Amino acid sequence: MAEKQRRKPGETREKLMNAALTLVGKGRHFASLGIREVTRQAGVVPTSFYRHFRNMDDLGLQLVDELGLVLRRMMREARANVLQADKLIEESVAIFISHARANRSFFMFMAQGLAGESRAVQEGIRSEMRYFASELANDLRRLRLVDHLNDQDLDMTSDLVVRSVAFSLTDLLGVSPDDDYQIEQIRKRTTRFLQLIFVGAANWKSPG
Amino acid sequence: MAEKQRRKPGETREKLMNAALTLVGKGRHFASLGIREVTRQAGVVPTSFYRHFRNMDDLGLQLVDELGLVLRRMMREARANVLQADKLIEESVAIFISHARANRSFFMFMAQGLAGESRAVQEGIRSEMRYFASELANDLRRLRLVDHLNDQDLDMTSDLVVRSVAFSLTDLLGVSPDDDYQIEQIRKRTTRFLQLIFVGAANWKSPG
DNA sequence: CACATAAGTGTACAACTGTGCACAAAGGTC
DNA sequence: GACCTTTGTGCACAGTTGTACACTTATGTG
Repeated sequence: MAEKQRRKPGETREKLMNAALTLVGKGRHFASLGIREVTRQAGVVPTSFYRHFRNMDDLGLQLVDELGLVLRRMMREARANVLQADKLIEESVAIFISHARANRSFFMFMAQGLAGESRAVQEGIRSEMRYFASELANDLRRLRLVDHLNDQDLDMTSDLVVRSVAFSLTDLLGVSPDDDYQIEQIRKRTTRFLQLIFVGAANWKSPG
Repeated sequence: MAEKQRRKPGETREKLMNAALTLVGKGRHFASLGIREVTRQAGVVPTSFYRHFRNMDDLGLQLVDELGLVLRRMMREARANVLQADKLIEESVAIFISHARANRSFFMFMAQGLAGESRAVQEGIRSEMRYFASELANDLRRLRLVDHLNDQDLDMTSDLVVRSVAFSLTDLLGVSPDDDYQIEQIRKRTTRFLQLIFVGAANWKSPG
């Protein structure tokens, strides 16, 4: 069993990932972070970095994995809380916003990574979004809210929903986390976006 | 008239801006560019930089201004070519894609800037998008395609359209500029996104 | 044409960067 | 308890960075 022998460790590893995340949360762009900077923030000697990551891109990739966990937690909570279908959109957007607030740095990293420097990180985040969209499509299918849509159109709708929400991230991260008024505005707007999309889906007729 | 006394010059200035753009086009992230790197690419001595820009953020801001011009050119072309309303969406998306191709670096800079490091650049790009959306709303009003929408709902629709297209940028910039097949896929998908949104707008009833 | 101002160059330096290497302290396995 | 592997440290070094300063060259104005 020479597979996973990191039994206790991963302490510094975690410190480094948190350090990078912290710097991102402070407004720095991930692409501009250096190894020394991150290790300094983590309170570790620079060469320690190489014990866990090959370079900053590698660290970024591992952050994407953790981001996946955060997103999955969010999805689980949404599924648990959205009981009646009529408040589906409001509830989901509210949950999204609350998670984005609680994990601000993570979501900043996500927003940055979409147009980031590392192709691999970019692809990783995009893949997380695809997964998210496909799960959303499954839920919609299960709830039978959009029965008239074929699979392809349902996928398109889910994709558009996820994108719209993701774009709202940019708005959300642009305002102070304490600015309740602005956040409320963003929540309302995002909600209306999704409502508009669903009205479109409800009246959609597949071409042909 | 001591206003604009840069009569002939601005040569190096332009070289520097193009250099930054070129580097971004090569896959680098703007936030990770340094003064020396840019001047090197421009074939200019490092200290020359300060004759034109205070720092990299300043250069970024000036790039946003130029980006505005690019966007306005695109808008003009779209208005000139979209004669009959039935092909409005297809035509507009096609024009967008062709401009994104022709000015790849510029649009990369735009996509990066939305979640970039400089708050000012971020705000600048966002402002360009708002302007774009408001112009789109005007056009839609003029074409009387969505007469039943009040101003606020029309603004929302335009905003969502612009965002969806902007997000497609991320897709577009993620594939090779020569990959015609993938680009065609993105074109089709973006088109359907917009169609879905417009179906939503056509059936939208303002709440209340 | 003289001259002020702007644009561009060269040199210099202290600070910081990534990373290689040798060693020290843990931790688990026999 | 001997031993190996992983994790963390200290030191070193060459390369790069931003920027200050003093200089040369161009350029448009009186």
